[in-house]
Amino acid sequence: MTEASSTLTEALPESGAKRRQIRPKAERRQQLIDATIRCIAQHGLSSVTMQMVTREAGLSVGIANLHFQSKNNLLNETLRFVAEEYHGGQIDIMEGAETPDLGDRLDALLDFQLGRGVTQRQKMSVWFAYYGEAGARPVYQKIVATTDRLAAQKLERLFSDIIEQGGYRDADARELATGYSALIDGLHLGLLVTPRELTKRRARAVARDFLRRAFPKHVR
Amino acid sequence: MTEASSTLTEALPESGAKRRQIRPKAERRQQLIDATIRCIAQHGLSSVTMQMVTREAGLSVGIANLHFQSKNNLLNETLRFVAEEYHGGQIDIMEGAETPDLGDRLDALLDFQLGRGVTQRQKMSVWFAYYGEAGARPVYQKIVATTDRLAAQKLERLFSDIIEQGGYRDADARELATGYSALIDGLHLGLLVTPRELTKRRARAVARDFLRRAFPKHVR
DNA sequence: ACCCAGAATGAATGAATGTTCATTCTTCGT
DNA sequence: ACGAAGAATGAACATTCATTCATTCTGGGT
Repeated sequence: MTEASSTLTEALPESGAKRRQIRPKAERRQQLIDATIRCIAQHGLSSVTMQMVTREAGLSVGIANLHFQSKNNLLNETLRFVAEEYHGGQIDIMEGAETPDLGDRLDALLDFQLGRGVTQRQKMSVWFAYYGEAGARPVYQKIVATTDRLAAQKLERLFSDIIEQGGYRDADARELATGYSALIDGLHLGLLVTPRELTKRRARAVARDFLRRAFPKHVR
Repeated sequence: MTEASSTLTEALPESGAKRRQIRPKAERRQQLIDATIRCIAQHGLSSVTMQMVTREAGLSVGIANLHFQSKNNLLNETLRFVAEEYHGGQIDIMEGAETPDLGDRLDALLDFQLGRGVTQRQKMSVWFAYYGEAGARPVYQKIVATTDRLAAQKLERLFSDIIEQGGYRDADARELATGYSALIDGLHLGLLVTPRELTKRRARAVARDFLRRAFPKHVR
């Protein structure tokens, strides 16, 4: 409970106790970002208010402006956190020193992208909430673009290695990487908007099918 | 200029003239929906205000509430319009009585989904603006789900016909349809958020590549 | 030519929200 | 034990926005 990492499950009623606590800046920042993620997932980006976020975090409104200066800044930092977490996770897997077999690495990547539990759904909500506004807000585009480009390069490199290893004909790494990324994004969207139609299980199968058609020797 | 269909390019300064005009209800509604689309594309869903929309439409604020009762309702109807236009267009092509060759029909579908000019970009913005909020607003899910399901069925049917005609092995129409839809959504997202990285040309190539791998005899 | 149903207007209203800051409280070094 | 640095609080303020409605205006029917 004292760790600074994101738990996304707190906001307990604090059992009546209201004793004011002083904590380091980094911890409060993370606490507020986590609360923001929960609020966006539950109420939608456009409905999020500072009162809502700080109540969710179990803190006062003043503290948010103390650590983030403004609501806009808090939202920007929240997006940055989610983007880095998601892309960072992918990159770790793709570099994957601990997984020498390239097929296994694809599996691990797919697991990361379409696996996980409820938490993942919250992150997805945040992801697309910002995407929805990105067309009108260059700031968001910039925040995502940085990490996004790096992840895209790593994926292209992984595909490139696989193509070479498998001796696949008619396979362009760049094109396939773009397609696979888009497919994953689209599946996330489906899981979010029409969870009834698209189960996580089926989303996995679809993504795996894409990989199987491209790299039949590596994906079963 | 008198047609009721969406132009999305009006909002002229009206050349100084401010004469009040009385027009039928349906026309005003469309005028306001078009203005809403432009506003969402330019400023983002969360920044749209009634003043903004009505100014863009060259009308007064009262008129919006007269025809739509509330801002929420206006936003709902705008989503419904965009959803029906997009899905309707797809469905028309897929039923495609005037295009007997199934390969050509695939081409036409792809052209519709990734073609068009600036207008299309505005629609995309709107599309994802709502998707971003859909996780928190069942209303949006419901509006989209209706037309979405129908389009999905038609696509599955088209793929099914193609599979039969081509005698493709290891091809599941349902799975491929889900994958193709997700891919297109993901490409739209890429075009919207990182237009620098993903050109429309490349998006087309990626989508075509997907179809070519699935239906090599039909797509060149 | 005239009238009136109802379309259109926009100033006024009240509710909601981001931000500020005077004040209170906690902790840590001495 | 004590005091100061600064973390935390939340009532107050200013602004923005959706909604209302008294009033004005338009155009078709008689």
